[in-house]
Amino acid sequence: MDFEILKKSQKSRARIGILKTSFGEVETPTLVPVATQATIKTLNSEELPQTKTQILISNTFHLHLKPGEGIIKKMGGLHRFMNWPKPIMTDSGGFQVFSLGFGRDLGVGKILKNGSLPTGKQANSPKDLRITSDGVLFKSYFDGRKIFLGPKESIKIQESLGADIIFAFDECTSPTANYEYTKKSLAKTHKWAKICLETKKTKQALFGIVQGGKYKDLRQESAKLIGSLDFDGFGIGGEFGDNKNEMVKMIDWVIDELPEGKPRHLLGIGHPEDILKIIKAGVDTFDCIVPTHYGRRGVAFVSTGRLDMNKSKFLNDKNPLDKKCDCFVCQNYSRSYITHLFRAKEITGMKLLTFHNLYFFNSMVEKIRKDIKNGKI
RNA sequence: GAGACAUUGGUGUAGUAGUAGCACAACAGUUUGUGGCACUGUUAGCAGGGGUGCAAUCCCCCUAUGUCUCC
Repeated sequence: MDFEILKKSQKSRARIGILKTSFGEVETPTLVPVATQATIKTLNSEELPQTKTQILISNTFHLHLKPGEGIIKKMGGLHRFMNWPKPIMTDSGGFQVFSLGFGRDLGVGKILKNGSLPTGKQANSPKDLRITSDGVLFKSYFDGRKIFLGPKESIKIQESLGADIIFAFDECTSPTANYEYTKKSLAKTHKWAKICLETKKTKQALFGIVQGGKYKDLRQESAKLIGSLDFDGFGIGGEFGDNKNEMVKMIDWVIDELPEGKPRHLLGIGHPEDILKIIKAGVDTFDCIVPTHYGRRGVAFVSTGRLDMNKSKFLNDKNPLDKKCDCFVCQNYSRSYITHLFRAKEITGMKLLTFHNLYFFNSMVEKIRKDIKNGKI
């Protein structure tokens, strides 16, 4: 993998660039849609380029459980397995340490809502998995089998899967973690980062991940250390504080500590209102489940905000989802029809919204790239 | 014409002489490196009339409606 920066903004840390992989090039900044189980749910690989999607991120933990990396390797690797001849990332499984651990126990996401659980609320260890200094012992959610994932295991699995860009195995900490817990966790993430670098034998690009929670000194310590290692790029992960206003501040803490010439990926962030801010903060790529996950729940993202297509009022609405959108869904289908599909629980409704949402998000980022190029951002 | 049984939110159903529960639907929210087309909350009901009881959705009578059986 090679990364070329085409232009740096004079007005912010934003930049446009090209990620070059053996499966093609990616214009940055870009959204990386989430294909956890080697699919963007409801869409097939031929439809995806029509949403302007350039690159996907799939998941080590979930593909290890099913079908198993051995199967995927035998089938020729992820690209051939899912018939996606463009770049792919794989996440390391580090997020599942949080989402299947404290996140699940406490019912929290990685950004706390104002007035919800305070820091320090979590136990020392999650209920269903054990975090040790070598890795994490998971319990499989479909057959109860014990699954051990550490830095070596994650890298070996990711080598078998064969994505272009792979991530170091980390512990994504919870927004309920206190300073002491976060500091100890960070030491593990840093130790694992070095093991990941030593383990990898392929020429896949390996990205290190900055952690440190909501604590400035830990974030900066992490960015300095991870940034000094021989990674091909960097992820910024973990929790993003007690409300969204803190998120950009936390990106600011770390971004100047990372080598400027290498790509920066923001893990798991990307509501429409976040996108411009994170790109201005210097983020090149970011993955987010929002366009696809919300789409399957009936939420359409449009130029005027969000529409809940489950609402009966849309049954009488002949308009497209978004008059300003030129995706094939907006060219051909009414809000009325899409709402009918959702209320009738027809899977085509989920497909149409997934398609539109990805097109909408990708178009938004495309516009931002243009604005950076023209010096507007 | 006679008899039996039934009637509980919009729908389908529990249940009890003392605060009527559930599911679906409706409505309103939530969802940021995706275990779970999920989660949370709200609205809304004892067919009608009379009687017995401290108290009736429940027991009794009448009416209405429905299902079944008999003539």
